[in-house]
Amino acid sequence: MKPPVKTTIEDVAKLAGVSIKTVSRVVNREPNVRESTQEKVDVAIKQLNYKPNQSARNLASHYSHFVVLIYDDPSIFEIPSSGYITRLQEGSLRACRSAHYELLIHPCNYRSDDVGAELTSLIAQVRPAGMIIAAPLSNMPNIVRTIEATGTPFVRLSSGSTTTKEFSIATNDRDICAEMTRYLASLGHKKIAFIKGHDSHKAVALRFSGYKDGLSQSSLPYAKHLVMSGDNSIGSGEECARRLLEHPDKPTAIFAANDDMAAGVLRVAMRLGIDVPGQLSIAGCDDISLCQQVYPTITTIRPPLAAMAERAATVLISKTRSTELEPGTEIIPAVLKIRESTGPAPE
Amino acid sequence: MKPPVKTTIEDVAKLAGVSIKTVSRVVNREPNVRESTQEKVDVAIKQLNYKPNQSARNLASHYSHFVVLIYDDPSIFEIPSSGYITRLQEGSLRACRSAHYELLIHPCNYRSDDVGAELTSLIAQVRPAGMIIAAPLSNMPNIVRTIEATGTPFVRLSSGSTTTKEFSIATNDRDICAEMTRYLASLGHKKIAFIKGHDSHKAVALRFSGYKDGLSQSSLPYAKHLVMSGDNSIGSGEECARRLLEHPDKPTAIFAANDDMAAGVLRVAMRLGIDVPGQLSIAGCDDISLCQQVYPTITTIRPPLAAMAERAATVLISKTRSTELEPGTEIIPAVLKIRESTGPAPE
DNA sequence: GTGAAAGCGCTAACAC
DNA sequence: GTGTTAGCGCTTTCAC
Repeated sequence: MKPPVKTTIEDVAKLAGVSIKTVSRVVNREPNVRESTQEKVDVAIKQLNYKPNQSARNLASHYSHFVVLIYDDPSIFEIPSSGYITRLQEGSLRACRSAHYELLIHPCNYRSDDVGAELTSLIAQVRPAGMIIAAPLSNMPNIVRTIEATGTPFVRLSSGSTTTKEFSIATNDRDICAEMTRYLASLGHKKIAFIKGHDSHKAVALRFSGYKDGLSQSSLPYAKHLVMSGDNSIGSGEECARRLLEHPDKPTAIFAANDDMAAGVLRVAMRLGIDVPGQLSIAGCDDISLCQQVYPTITTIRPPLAAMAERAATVLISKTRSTELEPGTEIIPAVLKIRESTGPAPE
Repeated sequence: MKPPVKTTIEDVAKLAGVSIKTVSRVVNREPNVRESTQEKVDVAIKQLNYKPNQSARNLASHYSHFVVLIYDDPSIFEIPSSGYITRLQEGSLRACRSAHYELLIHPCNYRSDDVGAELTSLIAQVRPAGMIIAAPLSNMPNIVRTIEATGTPFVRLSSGSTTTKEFSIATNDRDICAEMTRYLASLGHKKIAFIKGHDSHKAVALRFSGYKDGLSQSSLPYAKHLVMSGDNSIGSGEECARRLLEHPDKPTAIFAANDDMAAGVLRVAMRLGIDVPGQLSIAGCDDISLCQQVYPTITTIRPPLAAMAERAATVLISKTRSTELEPGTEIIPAVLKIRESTGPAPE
């Protein structure tokens, strides 16, 4: 591959009749450039269609215009339906685009022994301006520490609020689940069941807490037989639903810790000929695309994934070269998506 | 951001007692290095945990270790359900990972005036080792020409086979649709309807041709009243299904040009109380995740998106620095996914 | 405000 | 086989 003929900073300097350093100043919007000089240079840049070579820039400045988004690898294959990754990318890309940064995606398998080596290597080679760490990676100390040790600015994206020394962005998992529960209660439901998810994900515990918060805020008793444990899959949602609906004191509403399980509940209801939401209300969490594709459409909680990622990228980009990120957690609230699967409790 | 202390090629050279050029040779697996020297260097590299700085490498060699995947921007937002992008990324990442390349994703809006400028700028700044152009961008001459003009190696991914001067990877859209039609015919269906999609996508025409091929290969007549035109949406699928099923000579099988429309058909069938597949068989195309999430699961055609992208990335990576890509189209066949929505024709 | 010189860490071209 | 010497195109430092 031959090096395509490219215009360099020198060409611009020559045309504008200034030194390359001045061009560099203009390109980087540094202070101390007379306005008239600035204009001359800008004209030359436009005329030659000059684009600074990133590699040269990185090499000289020890800092690149790349933001890296890392996330758990298998998720992309196992639950392509969820759109989780897609939404994170959407937000990251939005921020990158407007700041003329590029996004590099790097799924990694945290179960593998050498994630650490892989990440250090990535960082050494690319020298990203910053890294966005998506959940569940963001909750793994070894991963976070590894990145921290390289000195690369990073932002953790996590579903629950977490108290740490780093800057992170979270959503109000617990509160919004309480809100969903209160919403169901407000529809007249007295027996609201909850299907817990797999313990591995931190959000799960928070969601269950939110459910309990919501019950007590609605002055509803917590009943053990109305709580089941699934494993986040549709199948487990079906299983739990079947057991809940067989119980003599069966619920009039089922709130599942994720949408896949909610979809499982819906499937069982359909098969048993139970009218949704007439006889049974169903709510989920995550707002996967399926929610809008099934009939009835599923009421759920939409986490602000794109917004979180966008904010993360924006922060990283703006903080580059300047001060460190202040510790703390920024919360971006999730929203209830009321759809067809929830309605007034049956008489 | 301070430059983290990094080990450079010089450190390695010093430790191994050789010149930096020799280290460079070892790192790049160039020939003409004595095995003993090689080992010495490898040991030093390992010991110092040396990682070559990509920026320096790029700058000196005019070529980077980045592969760029470009695709139509809105697709990521409008149809997150399809998993189209996700699958392309999955394949690209697989190839990149094994070759120690990184993947940069760059959705672009082809409707905007300055896609061209955007792409040239991207290329000038990043100097990708290669670019993978996903459909529908891959079918837009202005985009392809722009990239070609920069001299960047690229591979077009397209759904239909296309005769062009460049190297591209396609799938057998037409043939596989014929196969699906023959499959339906083999189940005893005599009246197989087809719902066409939106004309904008090239694949659409090919799929319709495949349907007609399949009919004639099965010695079935082509009937105009069994063909409807949708716009790729669920809604249009419902609309078309309703009209098809109201017709006095209604079909016993409906084959839709994409899964969204097939899902629409399924919805109408459910509402009308038509048993699927007992009274009506339904088939789609694309294998979006919804196909496995609805009941009954939908028979469809799965395009080998990940495989196509993986192959594209592999080709780009291997061809870097060497010969040009030979013109031609490589076909990776799609596969029929027979699921629950298709069955023997009713008596 | 502006410029000259010295690298950033690597590879290319050529010597030996 | 191996080393030497120039750069790649930019930023940094410091002088003016």
